[in-house]
Amino acid sequence: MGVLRKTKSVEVVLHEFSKDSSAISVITLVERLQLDMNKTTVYRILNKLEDDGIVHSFLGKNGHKWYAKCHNCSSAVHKDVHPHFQCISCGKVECLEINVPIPDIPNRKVEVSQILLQGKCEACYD
Amino acid sequence: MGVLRKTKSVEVVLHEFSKDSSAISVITLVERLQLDMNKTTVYRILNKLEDDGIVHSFLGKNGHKWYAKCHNCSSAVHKDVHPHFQCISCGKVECLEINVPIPDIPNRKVEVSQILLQGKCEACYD
DNA sequence: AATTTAACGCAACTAAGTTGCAACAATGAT
DNA sequence: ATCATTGTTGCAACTTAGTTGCGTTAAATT
Repeated sequence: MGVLRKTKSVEVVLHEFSKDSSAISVITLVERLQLDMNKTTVYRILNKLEDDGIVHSFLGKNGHKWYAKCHNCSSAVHKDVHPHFQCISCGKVECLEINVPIPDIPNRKVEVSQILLQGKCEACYD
Repeated sequence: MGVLRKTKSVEVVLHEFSKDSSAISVITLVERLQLDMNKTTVYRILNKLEDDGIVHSFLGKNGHKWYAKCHNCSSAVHKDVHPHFQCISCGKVECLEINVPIPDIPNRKVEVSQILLQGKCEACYD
C-alpha cells in the first residue's frame, strides 16, 4: 500500500513537513490540521507516507508517535534509523545525523535500534 | 513520595519481579494480578516503587510502559540507564548490561538516553 | 483497642489511535 | 468533456492505556 492519489489532504500534510525541518508529533499535526481534515485522515495519510518512504516515524518520550521527513529512504528500505533528540524544555524533536554504534550482543541479533536522547536543545541551552 | 506501608498488594507486586528476571509490561502485570488487586493499585504501586529506586521504567516498541528491577539505583539517583532489548518474535524484554556510548552532540546537552534494541532473543535465535 | 492517615477499590473519565461504512472525488477510459 | 471505477475521506462509534476523585479499608503508631 502507498499513496496512490494526489489529494488535497495529502498535499496539505506534505506541506507541513516541507515548511518545518524538525519532527512533528501526530497530536500536533491533528490539532494543527483540524480545520483542513479529519484526524482519521491524518493518521491514514501518515501511514501511507511512511510506507512510501517519504516520512519515518518513531516514539517520543511519552510513547506518542512522531514523524519526520526521510532523507535516504525508499518504500523498500528505511535507511533513516538515526537517533532522535527531544528537548526537555521546549519539547521540540529533531533527527540527529550521527551514527551511534551498537555493540554486538552475545546470542542476540539486533535488527532495529530505537534511540531517543533527551536534554537541552540549541535554543534552550544555557 | 514512596512506599510507606508494607501492604499485601505491594508484596504481591514485588513477588512478581523477584520470580522473573526479565522486564514486565504494565499490561501483563495488570492482567496477571487482576484477581489480587485493581489495576489502579498496580499503577500506583509501580509509581512508588520507581520513586524508591526499586524498579525502573521504560517504553517498549508500542510505547507501552515496562518495568524491571533496578540493580544500582536509589531514590536519589536512577543509575539504571542501560539499553533494553525486545524480541520481535516472542515479545520478551530484557535489560542489557552493556554500555552504549553516546557521541557528543554540538550545541546540545544530552541528559537522558533511551535505547530500545529490537531483534531475536536467545531463545528465538536461529 | 483507638486513632490516624496511607492505600485500596470502584466507577467514571481522558486521550491516542483504530474501524466500519456510506459519501465523495481523483484518475483512466470512452 | 463525461462516465465509471475505486481509492480516499468524514463521521461516529469504538478500543485501550493510563488517570482521577472519593468513599471505604487497613497498616502503623500510641
